[in-house]
Amino acid sequence: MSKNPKRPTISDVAKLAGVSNATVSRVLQNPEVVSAATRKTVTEAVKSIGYRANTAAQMLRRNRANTVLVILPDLANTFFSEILSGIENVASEANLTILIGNSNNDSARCLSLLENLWNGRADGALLLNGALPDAEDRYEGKPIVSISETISGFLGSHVGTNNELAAMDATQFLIDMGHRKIAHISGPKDNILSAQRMAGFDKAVSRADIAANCISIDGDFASSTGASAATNLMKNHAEITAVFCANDEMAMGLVSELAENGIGVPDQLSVIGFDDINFASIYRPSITTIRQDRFEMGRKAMSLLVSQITNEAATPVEVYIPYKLMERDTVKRIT
Amino acid sequence: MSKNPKRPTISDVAKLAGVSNATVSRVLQNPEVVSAATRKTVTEAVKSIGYRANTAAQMLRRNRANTVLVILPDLANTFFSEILSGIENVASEANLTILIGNSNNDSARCLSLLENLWNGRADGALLLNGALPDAEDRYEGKPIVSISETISGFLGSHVGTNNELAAMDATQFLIDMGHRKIAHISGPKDNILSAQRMAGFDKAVSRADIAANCISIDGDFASSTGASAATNLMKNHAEITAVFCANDEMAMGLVSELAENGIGVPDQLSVIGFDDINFASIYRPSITTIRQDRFEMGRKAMSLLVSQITNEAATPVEVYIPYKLMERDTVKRIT
DNA sequence: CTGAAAGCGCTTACAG
DNA sequence: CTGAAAGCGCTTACAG
Repeated sequence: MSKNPKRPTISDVAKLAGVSNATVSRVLQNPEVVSAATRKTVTEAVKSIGYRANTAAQMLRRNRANTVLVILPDLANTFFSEILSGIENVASEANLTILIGNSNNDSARCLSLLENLWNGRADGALLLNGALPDAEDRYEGKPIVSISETISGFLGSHVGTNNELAAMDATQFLIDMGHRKIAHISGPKDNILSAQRMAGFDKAVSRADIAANCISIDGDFASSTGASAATNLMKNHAEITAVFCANDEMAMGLVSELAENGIGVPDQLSVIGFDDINFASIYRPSITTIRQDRFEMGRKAMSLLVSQITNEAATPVEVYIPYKLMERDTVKRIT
Repeated sequence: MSKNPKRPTISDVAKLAGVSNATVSRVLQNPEVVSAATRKTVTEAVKSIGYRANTAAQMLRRNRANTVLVILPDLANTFFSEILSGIENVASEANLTILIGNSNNDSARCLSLLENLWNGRADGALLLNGALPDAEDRYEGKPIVSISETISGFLGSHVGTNNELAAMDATQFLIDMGHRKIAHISGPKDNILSAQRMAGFDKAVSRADIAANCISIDGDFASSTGASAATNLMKNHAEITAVFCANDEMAMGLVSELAENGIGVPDQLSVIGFDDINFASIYRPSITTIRQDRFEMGRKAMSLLVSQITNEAATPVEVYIPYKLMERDTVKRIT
C-alpha cells in the first residue's frame, strides 16, 4: 500500500539470482551468451520480482533512444493520421517508440520539437510538415526523412507522391472526358504541394492547348474555400464545365455549395479532387479523386529512417509511392 | 565534417565557463539561485558551445520522464485525433512530451505500450481505448486517466461525455419531432459506448411509451454498417420513420445507401447521429447529431493527469464534458 | 561462461 | 553563492 514501492533494479535481480549485474544484463539483452542454467535462474528472478529495465539508464549507457520523432502540422487531420498508422506499423515491428509532435505550422513549436534530436530523446525524425526551421546544415548527419511535403534546401531522403504527375493525370482525365474549360482550385500559396499540383494542372492544359479557356482560383485546402469558389464560379465563370480541386475537402465544399444552389454534380459541373481521404468515398456524390497510399507512405518512410539510423552509410533517396485515379461519381463525359 | 562531433556535455560548458558542473546545472534549472555575473558567463558558454542537456541523464537522475503515454485504438480515426490535439495543447503548455501508441484494440500491443509506465519512459497514461489489460490493482498508484470510454474495474479518473444522457436527448429529439416508430443502430457489442448509448435510447422510448414500436439493429460504428442497416430497414421495416445512429459514420453510410435507392433524408426518413465528427457538417444532407467537444475532453484529461503526476494527493474524479445537439438537415418534423 | 569495475551525463544534498 | 562528491541504473570492454 506504500506510495513508492521502490522499483526493483538490476541489482535486486542479481542478488536474488546469486549472479552479477552483468550476467542479468546479458540474460536480458543477449541470452545466447549465457549458460542455460544461469539463464533460467535469472529469468525466474526477473519474473518473480517483476523487474523491468530502466529505459533512462539504458538510453544513457547506449547513447541510443530507440525512439523516432514525428512532426506533423495537424494531428486532427485524417490525411496525416493514416500516414501515422503506417509509421506506427513499422515502429512496432522494429520495437521502436514514436514521439509525435504537432507543429501547428508554428516554426517555434517545430524547433522545440526538433530539440529531441539534440537532447537524445530521439534518434531520428520524420517530418510531415514541409519545414525545417533553422539552418539546414545543422541537421547534416542527423537521420531525417521528409514525408509528403518536400522541404526546400533539405538534402535528406523523401517519401511521397509525385504530385505534379498526379495532378497532370487528374487534369488529363477531365480533358479525356471532353472538358475544355477547366478551373483549378489551388491549395495555400506557401505550400509546396499546392505549387506542384498547380504545375501539373498548368502543364496538362498547356499540352492540350486549352490554357486560354482555363482559370485558377486561390484556395487553402479547407472545405469552406471550396464553397466560396462555388459562389465565384456561379457568378463569374458560367462557362467552366469541370474543376480540378487540389484536395478532397475543397471538392466536397464545392459540391455541397453547388447542391445548395441547385447545381448538380456531375450533371452540370464535373469535379475531381486529390488525396482520397476516407470521406471522399462516403460523400454523395462520391468524389472522383487521386488516391495517395498514405499508409504505405508512412511505412516506407519509417523503414528508410530505420536504415539510416542503424546503417550509417545510407545515401539520401527520393521515393514516390504509386498513386491511382479513383473514378467515382463527380465527373461526367460531355459532348 | 566528422560523423560524430561528440555532443558537448555539461563538463564542457563548465570548463569553458570556469565553473563547476553543479553551477552550470543550476543556471539551467534554477537560475535565480546563481549570481548574475556567473549566470551570464555560463549562459554564454552554453550558447557558444551549443549545449543541450542529455534527457536520458536527467531522467535517470530525477526519476521523472516528463512524458505522458497516450494509448488509443485507432490513430487514423478523426474522433481520436481531435482529443489528441487537446492533449497536445496542454502538454506543450506544461512542457511535457507525449508518447502516442496505437493499440489497434490488441491487448498484447496495449500491454507492451503500458510497459512505458514501468520502464520509466512515461510518468502517467491517458487511455482512450477502454481497456486496461492485466490485473487492475497493478495500476494502483500509477497516474492514469481514461478518456471517452470508461474502463470496467478501473477506479481512476475519467473524462468523457455522459453518453446515456446524450443518447436520451437524441432520441427524445426525434420523439419531439413527432416520430413514434424509431430504430436504433448500435455500436459494436463489446464497446462500452454502445451499451451506454443504447441504454439512453431504451430509456427514452420507454419513457415515451413507444418501445413496442421501436427496434434495435446491431452495428459496429463503420459506415458500411449504416449502409447494410439501410437495406435491412427498406426490406423489413418500412414502418420506421426515424433512426438514431450510435455514431456519425453509420449515419452517413445509412443516408448514402438510402439515397442510392431513391429514399430521401429527411423527407422519407429522419436520421440523427452521434459525435459530430468534422464531416458531419460537410456531408449533404448535413447530419443532425450530438456534438462531443473532443478538444476540450483531451485538454481536461491531460490537466487532470498532470495534477495527478505532480500532486500525489489527487483523488479520482469523473468529469463530463457538456455535449450539444446540433440541429442540421437530417431530421424532419412529422404529422 | 561469468564477474569486477568503469563510466554514460546529469542533479542535489552537504559543506563552506 | 559555489564546489566536491555521490549516485541514479544500466552496459560493456577486459580479464579470467
